[in-house]
Amino acid sequence: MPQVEATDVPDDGGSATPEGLRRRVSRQLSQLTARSDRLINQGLAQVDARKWHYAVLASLREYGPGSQATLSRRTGIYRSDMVGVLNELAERELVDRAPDPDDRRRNIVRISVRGDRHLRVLDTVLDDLHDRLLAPLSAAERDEFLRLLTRLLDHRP
Amino acid sequence: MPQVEATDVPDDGGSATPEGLRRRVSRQLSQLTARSDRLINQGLAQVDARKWHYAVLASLREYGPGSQATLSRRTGIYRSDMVGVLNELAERELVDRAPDPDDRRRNIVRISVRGDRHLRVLDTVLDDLHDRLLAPLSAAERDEFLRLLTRLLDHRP
DNA sequence: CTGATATCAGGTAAACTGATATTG
DNA sequence: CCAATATCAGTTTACCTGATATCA
Repeated sequence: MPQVEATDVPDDGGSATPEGLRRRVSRQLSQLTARSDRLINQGLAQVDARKWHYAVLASLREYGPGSQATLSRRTGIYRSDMVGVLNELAERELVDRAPDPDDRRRNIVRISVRGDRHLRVLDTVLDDLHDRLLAPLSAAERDEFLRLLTRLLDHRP
Repeated sequence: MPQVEATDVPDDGGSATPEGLRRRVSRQLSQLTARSDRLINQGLAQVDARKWHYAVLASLREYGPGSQATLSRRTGIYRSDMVGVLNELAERELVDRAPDPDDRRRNIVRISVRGDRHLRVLDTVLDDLHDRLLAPLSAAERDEFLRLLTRLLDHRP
């Protein structure tokens, strides 16, 4: 009778993955992102925020006000999902949304004073979460990792 | 009247992201994974497969047969989702699923001859897709990237 | 007419929670 | 009684595809 259970690997989560699978970057990416998203979502939930909130607010701080379509392009959030995000942000009075007098198709979205204050909180929260996520890497390795990530993302397929 | 539109960045997809956002590894990870998943899903769909199929089949090849719970631990697929994956694989006759005579709670899942053949197809498909995904990186950089990913994943938070 | 804009109504897939019946 | 297993039902979130009314 054949050995039914191969050497049973202890359940330490993801690190028991077979070598063949480990070689697959796509798989490692998925799993790390899952963990990262979980961490970030939990952390941001503590301050009543989501990761899209940060993306929009940070974009507004950096580039200034813009239409929803512009924000969508800047942040990578789908135009169709942007409405919902802005509704949440406007609900919390973190942004102001007003029709553009010069182009009545558009809304002009601005970060509010309150939004700016909130954004600074999110900055420190995210700094902390990233420290935890990247804990196993040295500062140089973190830079290298970010550099490689960015190189991959900048390449338009 | 204030300048409403800040220097409008050309819409080249994701690379117009503000510097502050770019610094956030979690964000880069999410975006790269989204692209990766899209690529992999599309590629695997061409051969009537999904990425979980590969995970399970590769795990069976590497570690041999196992119960569903064991497979779940090996691959990182949730126990609750494993049933569906195995249903699809059994439908395609890529695995055999039979009750364990020694422990009647369990099913023993084995890769079939056909499954083994299919897995080799998936190997070449995935090799090709990964080449495309990692195109911007040199061989050394790919290794480094995988090494860093693995280090991050191996760290249990 | 063309294109862009904001919005809405969906669709799929992954990750995750919880309950249950069966068995060890 | 407690723990594990397979299964089912269901939630949330991200990503993505349309369609539509409005307006430049």
